[in-house]
Amino acid sequence: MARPRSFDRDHVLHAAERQFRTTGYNGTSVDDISAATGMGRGSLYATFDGKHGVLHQAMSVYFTRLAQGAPKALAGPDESAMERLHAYLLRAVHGVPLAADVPPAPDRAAAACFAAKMAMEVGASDSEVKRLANDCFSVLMTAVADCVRAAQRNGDLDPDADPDDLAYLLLTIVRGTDVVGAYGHSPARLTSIAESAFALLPRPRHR
Amino acid sequence: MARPRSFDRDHVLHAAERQFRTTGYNGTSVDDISAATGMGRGSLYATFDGKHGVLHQAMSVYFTRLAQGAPKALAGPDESAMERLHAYLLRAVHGVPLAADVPPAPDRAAAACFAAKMAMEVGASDSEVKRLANDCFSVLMTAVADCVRAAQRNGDLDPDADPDDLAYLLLTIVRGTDVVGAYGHSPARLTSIAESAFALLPRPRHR
DNA sequence: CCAGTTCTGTACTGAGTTGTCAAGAACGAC
DNA sequence: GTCGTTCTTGACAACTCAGTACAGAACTGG
Repeated sequence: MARPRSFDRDHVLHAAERQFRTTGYNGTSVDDISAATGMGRGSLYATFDGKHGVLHQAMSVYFTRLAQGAPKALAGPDESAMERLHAYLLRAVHGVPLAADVPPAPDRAAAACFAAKMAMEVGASDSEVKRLANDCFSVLMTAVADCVRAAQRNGDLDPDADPDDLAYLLLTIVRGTDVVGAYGHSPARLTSIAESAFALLPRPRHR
Repeated sequence: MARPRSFDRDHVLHAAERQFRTTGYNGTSVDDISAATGMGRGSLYATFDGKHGVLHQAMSVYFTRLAQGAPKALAGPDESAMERLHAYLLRAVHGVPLAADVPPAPDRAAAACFAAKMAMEVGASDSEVKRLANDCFSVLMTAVADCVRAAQRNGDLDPDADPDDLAYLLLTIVRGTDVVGAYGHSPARLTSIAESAFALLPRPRHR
């Protein structure tokens, strides 16, 4: 018995994420968010409690998307675990996160992991951002480590290697790819890096 | 026959760099820079042409420092090339750049490569920043690749591996370490990542 | 059709920011 | 000591921004 919302929450937060990605947190004003989302200032404040709130909630839905997409993309039969790891590394080149419904980024600089980018910019002064970014990292960690274990079970990776250590390293490489991509290096170069990383994964000792 | 400057240019730019590191480019006002450097607004504008100029010139001296320090830290006899690569990876954990006179960062978030951090934040909209960051990357690339070649000559690394590819990968890992560090992970964890990376470097085929 | 409730749009305020300007300070030449 | 040049300081005007307040719109139950 009241006026209904005229916007879709997730849609708005997604548009805000795009804006934050391209211009950074401190580089976007509330008016920018307003323009990007089509929401008026008043509604923004009433619904999300200002810039802080928009960022936190945008990161929260980003996390949810990751939490759904990452396991789906990296889980599967042991036989194809290596292929999935390979695909994950290559996908990082174009900055496409693991979630399916994320549109390709307009330019490479905005392609980096949203959580990582925000953590780099304001994580030091906003502990909530740091926490949310860490949650994103954890979700990916678990999915990648599980995939590594699957590859080990299938005899594609050295069973003596610590799967968690390997997963950490792989994620570090993926995050590093974001940075190198921000320098403006070509996708071909980034692909080459990803392939090198994949090639160096420890294979089982020659029987 | 005129009033002499009362400040040291490099000293000022170094203080500005520290400020940009901790609060980001868009997160620091000209007054912040003024307070951090001890220079008045007027002098800042007259000398550096505002925030843009301060950032560009601060990055420029950062580049100079890197261009001097990186070859020094990574060059040397072939016999100890592997040790130097190892040390380089471990040093990345604490975010200490290759230059000697850079003080240890106050917190890990500010420890990341200055050039990389600025490129991530404003590289998309400021091509000069992108260019300067790329120069920094190139200098490191050359130094690391040379060190890889030295290790190959000494028989510590697989001579069939492409030294440039390997150097790109190593730098990607170092940059990724910066990001993972920004999440708040412990130095122990970062050290573990660096050690894993070092352990995976391709050794020569068993003779 | 009306009343009640919730949402939306806009105008406003106070704080913070940028870039400029003019007056004064420090020095060397003469 | 005086003058000209260059640097420094502090103040100032224009602007932007975050956050708030209020009036009106949209909708539903009765």
